[in-house]
Amino acid sequence: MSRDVALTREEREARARVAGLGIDIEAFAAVSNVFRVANAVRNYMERNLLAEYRLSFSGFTVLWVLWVWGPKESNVLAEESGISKSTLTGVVKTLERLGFATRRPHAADGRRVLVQATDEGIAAAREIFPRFNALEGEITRDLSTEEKEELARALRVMLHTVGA
Amino acid sequence: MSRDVALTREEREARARVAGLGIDIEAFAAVSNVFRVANAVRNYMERNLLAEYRLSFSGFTVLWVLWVWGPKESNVLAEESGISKSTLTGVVKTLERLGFATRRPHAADGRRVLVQATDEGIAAAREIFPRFNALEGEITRDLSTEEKEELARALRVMLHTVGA
DNA sequence: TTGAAATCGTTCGGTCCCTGACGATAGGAT
DNA sequence: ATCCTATCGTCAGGGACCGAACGATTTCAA
Repeated sequence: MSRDVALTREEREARARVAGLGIDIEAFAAVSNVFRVANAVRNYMERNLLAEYRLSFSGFTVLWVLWVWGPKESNVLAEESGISKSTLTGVVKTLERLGFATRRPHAADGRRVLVQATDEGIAAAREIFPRFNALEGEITRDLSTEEKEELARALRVMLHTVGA
Repeated sequence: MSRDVALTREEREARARVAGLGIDIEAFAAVSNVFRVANAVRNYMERNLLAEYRLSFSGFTVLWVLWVWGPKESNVLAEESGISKSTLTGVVKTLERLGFATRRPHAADGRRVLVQATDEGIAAAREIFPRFNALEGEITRDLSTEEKEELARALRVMLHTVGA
């Protein structure tokens, strides 16, 4: 079942160096490749799609959350976007500058702020997301449907283990 | 074979919202989970291990490269570490401040700089890496050896496709 | 009712990270 | 010998990113 895919040069060399140190090679390979792919794909998306809209990866993530779930308290928005509250403050500022989002005080609770996508923000998200997904398709084109599902499933297991 | 792992709440809700938009769900699930895991694990490592040495994730990556491959030109070091040349300048500065690395002019070429781990840097790397690997093992403990290999293989295929 | 504790979003200080521009050095061509 | 071009590492500028500290507001208990 397992098709033959060569280790990357980095992997081959790294393995040679840590041989005999009692290292868990399978865990090492799995985790380090997650980082490699995340990095590569993030850069790929920013360069080939997001730059066109002057959006960072995080900016797009936040906009996507806003589009899909509607207005959100900063609190929750940060959590859903996988960044800290303080980072979100900056990202939302950028989104405001781009005209993609606005801030609105909470009606009942003076401490809270509701962040909301503008019409332009919605339009941008609606335009970007299918293109983003098309690139996701390209990036995974050499994996079968079943392999993609297995990949997602394995990652979900790790997510569960690490408690995220 | 495929054990039952529930979709995350985010995944369930997101799918509901994009249903009927002609979205490639498998590619979406695979790629977005790569980001989720990378983020979660990065934070996990920084908090539970790297902070103890005042190292960022990138700082550790660079130190690891230096440990495994020996002195490197900035050029190559940046490439191997997955960051840009200019970012490397900053990271190496931090490493120098921590006493983990030094800069040395190239004997023959006045433009080049050789970056090298100090003895303390080597000692730190030697101490950190097995602990790092142990955490990698914990994070993937609910995956069988075969599943870890399949995961790494699928990621390698993506890496190849995206040309990294 | 009023004071203490919890919670909210922001700010601050520091690092990371990128692109683009730069000065310095190297190497090839005439 | 001297340009022209390529390549090197660094800096500047701007955004992303975090934890900690902060003021404002709310909530709860006495």
